[in-house]
Amino acid sequence: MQRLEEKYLEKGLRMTTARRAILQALQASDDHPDALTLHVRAQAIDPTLAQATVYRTMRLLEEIGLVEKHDFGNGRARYEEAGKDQHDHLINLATGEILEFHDEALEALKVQIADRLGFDLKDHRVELYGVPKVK
Amino acid sequence: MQRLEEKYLEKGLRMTTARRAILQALQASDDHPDALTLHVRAQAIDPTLAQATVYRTMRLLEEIGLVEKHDFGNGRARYEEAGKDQHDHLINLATGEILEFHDEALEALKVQIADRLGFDLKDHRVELYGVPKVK
DNA sequence: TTGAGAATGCAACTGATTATCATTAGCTTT
DNA sequence: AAAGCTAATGATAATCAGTTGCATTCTCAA
Repeated sequence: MQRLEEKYLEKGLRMTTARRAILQALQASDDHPDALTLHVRAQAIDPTLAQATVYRTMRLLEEIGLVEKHDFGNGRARYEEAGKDQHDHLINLATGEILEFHDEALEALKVQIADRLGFDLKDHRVELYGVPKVK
Repeated sequence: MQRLEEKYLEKGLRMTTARRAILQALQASDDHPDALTLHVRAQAIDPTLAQATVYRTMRLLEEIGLVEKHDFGNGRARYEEAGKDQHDHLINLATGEILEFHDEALEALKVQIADRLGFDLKDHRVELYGVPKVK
């Protein structure tokens, strides 16, 4: 329930009204909101919250590893809580909706390919863009 | 040698000094230049070339399918000649260098995963970020 | 060679994100 | 609980990649 807020406190950082509102808004989101969307949602909790603070806080949260930042190519960065599970994304081109999926074979293949090229895999990005099958 | 320029002409579009310079600069590039880099390179051929024209032309070239636009997450779009071969990218985090690789199993897996989720794969992005193995 | 329409250069303008800075608010110490 | 130090905030200006408006220049077909 309060997982995110607890994790945040464990980092020993100052808890403020603004950050609590953002963390709560983020926790309540099951999609991949961008900074502006998050601003709107968090303002429902703290109406005085400024955009600049959202941007600053998201950067902080990313730095301390609490959130993951994605760029699905629409110009705006999108966020999601980090470490919930390991997954990649499939973007529905017809609706813009983002689906998460996990595939063991794919995970293994990524590591294997990087290794073959002489690299230790540090990060990766797999995004599939598709349209619903008509069948 | 003139492949790109020829392909461009086949599209029946107007050939101008600016576009010729950009196409030549692109052809001579074996990396993944961004618009600003391309501007510098093309200015060596046409010193009066403006940035706006590079942006406009890259958009055009992408639309007609002559170049592929990538976003490796540094804020600037990067370009490469399209259709040379099918490949994905591995970014060397230590140097920023971009390697290209091709893996049949990976290609097949992408299609398979999208299919399993009920989608026809239209596009995809696989980027591996790694550091050289010390071994 | 000429003229219509497309392309260009320049500069102003976006839209997302970051920096500045004066003010406010957490947290620690008394 | 009050005080003080410092980090965080809000408001706004600045930045950065990319786009657009517009007057001028250039392509290319007739």
